[in-house]
Amino acid sequence: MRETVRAGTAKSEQTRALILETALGLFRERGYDGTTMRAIAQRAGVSVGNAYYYFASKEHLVQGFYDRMTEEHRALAVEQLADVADLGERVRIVLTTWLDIAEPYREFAATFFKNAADPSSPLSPFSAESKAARDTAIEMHRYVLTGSKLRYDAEIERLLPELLWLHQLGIVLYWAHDKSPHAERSRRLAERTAGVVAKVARISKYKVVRPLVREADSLLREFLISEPDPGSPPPEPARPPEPEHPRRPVHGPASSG
Amino acid sequence: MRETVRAGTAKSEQTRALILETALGLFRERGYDGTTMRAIAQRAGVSVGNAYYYFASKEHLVQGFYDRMTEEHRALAVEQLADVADLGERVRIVLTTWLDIAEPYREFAATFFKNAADPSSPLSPFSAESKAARDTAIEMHRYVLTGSKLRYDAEIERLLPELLWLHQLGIVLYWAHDKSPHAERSRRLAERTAGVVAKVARISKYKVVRPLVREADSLLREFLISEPDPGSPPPEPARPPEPEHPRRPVHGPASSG
DNA sequence: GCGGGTTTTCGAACGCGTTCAACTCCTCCC
DNA sequence: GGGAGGAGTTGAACGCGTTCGAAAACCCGC
Repeated sequence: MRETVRAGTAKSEQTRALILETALGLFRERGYDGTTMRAIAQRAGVSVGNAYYYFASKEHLVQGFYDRMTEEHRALAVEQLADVADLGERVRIVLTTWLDIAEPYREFAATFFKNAADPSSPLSPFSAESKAARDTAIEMHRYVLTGSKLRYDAEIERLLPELLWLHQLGIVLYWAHDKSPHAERSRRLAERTAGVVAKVARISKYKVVRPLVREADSLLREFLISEPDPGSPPPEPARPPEPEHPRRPVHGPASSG
Repeated sequence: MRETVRAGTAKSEQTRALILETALGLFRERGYDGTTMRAIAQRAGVSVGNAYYYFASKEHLVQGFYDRMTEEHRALAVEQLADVADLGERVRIVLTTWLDIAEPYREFAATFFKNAADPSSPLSPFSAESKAARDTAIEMHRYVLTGSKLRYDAEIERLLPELLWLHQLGIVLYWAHDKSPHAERSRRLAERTAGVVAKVARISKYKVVRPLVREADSLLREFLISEPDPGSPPPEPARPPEPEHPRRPVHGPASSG
């Protein structure tokens, strides 16, 4: 049996990577719907069945794309965030770099985010499978905040990363619907809402707003993070664990991360 | 040629209705994915081709469901809103009545909202095709506001209906992902956020929050309403017009409205 | 009734994502 | 080196949404 889980056998990992690369290439060339599993298999020189041995569905192939894009975005954003202290500006940078990275995949990504909106899809940003990617994204927003010169108290600081992440989701959603050239409208939306975010953070310390902040924090804890704090036990612990790959296991580990 | 568009011929309209009713019944029984076009056609006693003569796709059949649900919701909400003056309570009622109405269609509706999230889908809440439904929903939220005893100034009053509508979209999105029994979590979320909405409306008149309200209003005008003001013409007029029903026209009008 | 055009209906066929039983290949122990 | 058993691979087959050419039904002026 051995602990071959680490990187799979060399052969296995190679085939898996080959299929993924081929798929991403075709996605770029022909879009998501324009790319058939048969075409992927043919260009990769394998059988369709083999593709399904490594990827449970066509959607799962797309996870590879998503991971890659996320990593590219992180790198570019971190680079541009250096020496920028203003919170609004930092938020703006995170959002616009994302739009830059995503631009070449515009049409494809739109289809992708459609599928991601399916609650039952593993690509959904709220799904268990996406937890790693989600945490990464939230962590990134935490980084945006800690690098800012703006001071705010612990309460809102705890709240903001998740809030910023939700904000980004909103922008992405808008972008997916945006048909303006170069996604100008989305860019403008990102820039303006980035300013609003900073304004909200600034205002949040005023007394009239305080209860609202506390309430928002509590809401996010309960409904977004949903690791219930010890004391309010989860009402339904016995949920079946969503077999991701029902028939046979995928042997190689995730391609990224 | 004649102006038969009004209600189609009696026969035609009858067939269309038959197919739609059959489809909705099957959707309820077996869910969206569990219902095949062949099954719909068979139970309705027509051919698959005939179903496609009246409905351009399986998705289009679902529009009928959506219209009906919206109308049911409106009726129930208006009924329960009578004699309720508190804004938070009124918002809560609108949201929970929606959850009540949607409950029987839980599994089906989730798949439905997946498709609705597709930017290119006519079911998208932001699409041109959905404008009527969208306006109706926003109008309903305006009604929620005017019936409330809470006083707020013109600025926020103009803003709130759209904001409430977005709020509802958020709840629906959460609900689509919610797997808790009877959608309890969504219910709780609706109840709590309803309170937050009222709180926000109450706070909005304070001086520190004022600029934020103005900014939010401006944002909604620009990015949500999005009738581009004359002067900035649509930059890419030559996009192929997305033939909704490429082969032949649908003769009957929409089933509702 | 009759001929024409239009509207409505049909069902075989297409291409798709996905599944499955069968096969080959590899590895490792005796 | 033999063979047992898992890992890797195959391609035909399934059921689906959708399309299409053609036929039937209908309508209406003659």
